[in-house]
Amino acid sequence: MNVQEAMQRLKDKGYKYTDKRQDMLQLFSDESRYLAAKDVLEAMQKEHDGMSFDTIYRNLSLFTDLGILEGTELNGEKRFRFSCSVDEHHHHVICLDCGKTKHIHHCPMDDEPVRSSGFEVVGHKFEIYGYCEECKAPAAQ
Amino acid sequence: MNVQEAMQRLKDKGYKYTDKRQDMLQLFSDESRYLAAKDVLEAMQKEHDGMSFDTIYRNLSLFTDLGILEGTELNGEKRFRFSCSVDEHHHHVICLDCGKTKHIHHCPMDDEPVRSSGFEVVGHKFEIYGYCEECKAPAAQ
DNA sequence: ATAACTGCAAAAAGTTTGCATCCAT
DNA sequence: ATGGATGCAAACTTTTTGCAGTTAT
Repeated sequence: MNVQEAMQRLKDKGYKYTDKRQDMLQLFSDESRYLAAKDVLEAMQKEHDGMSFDTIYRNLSLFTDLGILEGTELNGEKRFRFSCSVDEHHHHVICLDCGKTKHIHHCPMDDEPVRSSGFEVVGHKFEIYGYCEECKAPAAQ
Repeated sequence: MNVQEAMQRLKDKGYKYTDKRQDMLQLFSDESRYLAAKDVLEAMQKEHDGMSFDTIYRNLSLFTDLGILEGTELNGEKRFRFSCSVDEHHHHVICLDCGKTKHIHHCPMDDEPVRSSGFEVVGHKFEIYGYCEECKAPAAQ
């Protein structure tokens, strides 16, 4: 997923392509990591003066519905990143400090114990939390 | 983990063993599934009249700190169940309807891609969401 | 022109906290 | 008696929503 594709998807669905949406998409493109709503607001307010949480949340929600962003939840707050799950099934190692991710190309979902659990599986989360090499030393939790 | 063990752990640490705590522990023992704070409050108010969220939250937090309960987060709300991770490392299939769980005895954490990610790993979440056999038919999302 | 977008203000849901009182030890 | 436990009320955080005005198509 990139800004071009995202823009096209918005247009195709009849949604408008505003400056703020473009800048939000560009932000997620530049920062390929999980951002919280407040991170997005902070970054956006540098360019757009009256920028409010409402718009951030509404667009995060729209983008997620359209498959442009993918979300997760950490410590009670939702975080989003440019969608990359579409390309190939994988999971993330996520830095608890900056939200940076690395991919894990292994899916434990195919295993026998899962299939035989009797549950109708609708989703799953395989996420590993830690500190990336940059955040390891200084922050260390 | 069971009510006896939990009680002992409280005493060892100098915490008091109150009726409400006993009943909370008993609830988690009876219902071996993930409960939200509001589930606990609802159940507790049948026995204890003025029972408030404050006490529920304070005790959920204390029990978790002491390793009596383990928590997860689903749709923006925290859920807890009697701790079972201590016995042996495993993960859960969780029913999105009732919170019932089944264990998955497979840990994808040992895999090479994880070890070589360069992250200092401090935790992970491998959870599978779905509907258990009882909740499958009636609710179906 | 019109349907979507936005900011404002208010509300909502879940959780936490200060304080005075109460109770287990 | 003493320090932990509790209820009350209020605050807090994150997210959502109604409304009226604005903007992209």
